[in-house]
Amino acid sequence: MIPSDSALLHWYDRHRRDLPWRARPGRQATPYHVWLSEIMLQQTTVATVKAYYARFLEKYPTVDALAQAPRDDVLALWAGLGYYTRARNLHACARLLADQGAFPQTVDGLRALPGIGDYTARAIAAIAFGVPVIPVDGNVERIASRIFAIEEPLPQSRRQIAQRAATLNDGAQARARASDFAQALFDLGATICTPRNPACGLCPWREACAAHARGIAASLPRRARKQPKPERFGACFILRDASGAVWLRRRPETGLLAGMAEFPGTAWRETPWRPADAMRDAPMPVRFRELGIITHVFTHLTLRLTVFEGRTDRFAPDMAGFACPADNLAGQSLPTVMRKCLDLSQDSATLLETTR
DNA sequence: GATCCGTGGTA
DNA sequence: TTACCAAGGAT
Repeated sequence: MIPSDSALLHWYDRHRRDLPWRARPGRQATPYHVWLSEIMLQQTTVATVKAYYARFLEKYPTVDALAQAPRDDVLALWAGLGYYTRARNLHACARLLADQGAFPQTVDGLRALPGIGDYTARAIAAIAFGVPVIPVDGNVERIASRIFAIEEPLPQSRRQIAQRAATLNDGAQARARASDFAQALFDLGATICTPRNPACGLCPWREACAAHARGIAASLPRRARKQPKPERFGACFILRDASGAVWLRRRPETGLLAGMAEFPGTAWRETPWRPADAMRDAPMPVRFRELGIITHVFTHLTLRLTVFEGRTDRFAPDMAGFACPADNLAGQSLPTVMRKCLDLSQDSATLLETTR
């Protein structure tokens, strides 16, 4: 049995999620809203994105407003959301779009823009412009792997899944309502065809689902075993002057946490640091107090940072980095791992809560 | 194709 | 607690 496009659309008309970046039923979404939300939603949950989306839209209501903003302001507003290359590409893309005057309306045109890959190009084309394509994200991969009972594990099965998924919108209804159809797939994946405990009893495609027929829906898609994350150790120093200002430095423009702010500290290595050794990398030779150890899990490594705190009357003139006034920490592009360090220091934690 | 790139929620 | 995973992209 072939999954019915009209059955899915009928379900969508009754159960669609109301999301800030979506148009009202029957209306066309604003391309800027679609683009901004799609970039934020890359590997990021709807619940997390909502607050950031609202802040961005308030500060940058249009593509032009975003294009004219300083890059560091955009990075600071993005801080905490992760995958910071997205913010840099978002800004670069806004400047291109401001020059071009409008969004490309084809998959290929969108695909050529920074930060927009195969998935996002299709998502914007379908949602904002009604192009009859299927954006294949994690939801669609899951749905397709179940509908067609594809048992080969990801990521090897990715190509096969994409090919089968592309047949889902063969119907006339799906092509006429390409925007709704794409979002219907997202909503189906988010609320019915979920990774764990799928609600097959409520699914509009239940009768067409090969995995459900075999009783293996919940076990799909299968995934190859993941490698264990390596562990890294480091130390960092929260140094304040008499005014309460904190010393920060900028990370390199490439690699992990590219271009973000951080507390000065040691390199991250495979073995723990003895405090006496770590202290040689302190920004100034003042007395530091150990606050504790924070653990932060990145995509591909687990980092354990020993956090030290110290005071000085005034910062030395030859230190690399910059002083951040005590009341401006929230305005910095501090990634979450550094905010965790800050949270060990009571004064700063209170300060952050009032501004963020 | 494999690896690198964040973070928060959940079972 | 560990492990998974969420509207992926760039190299």
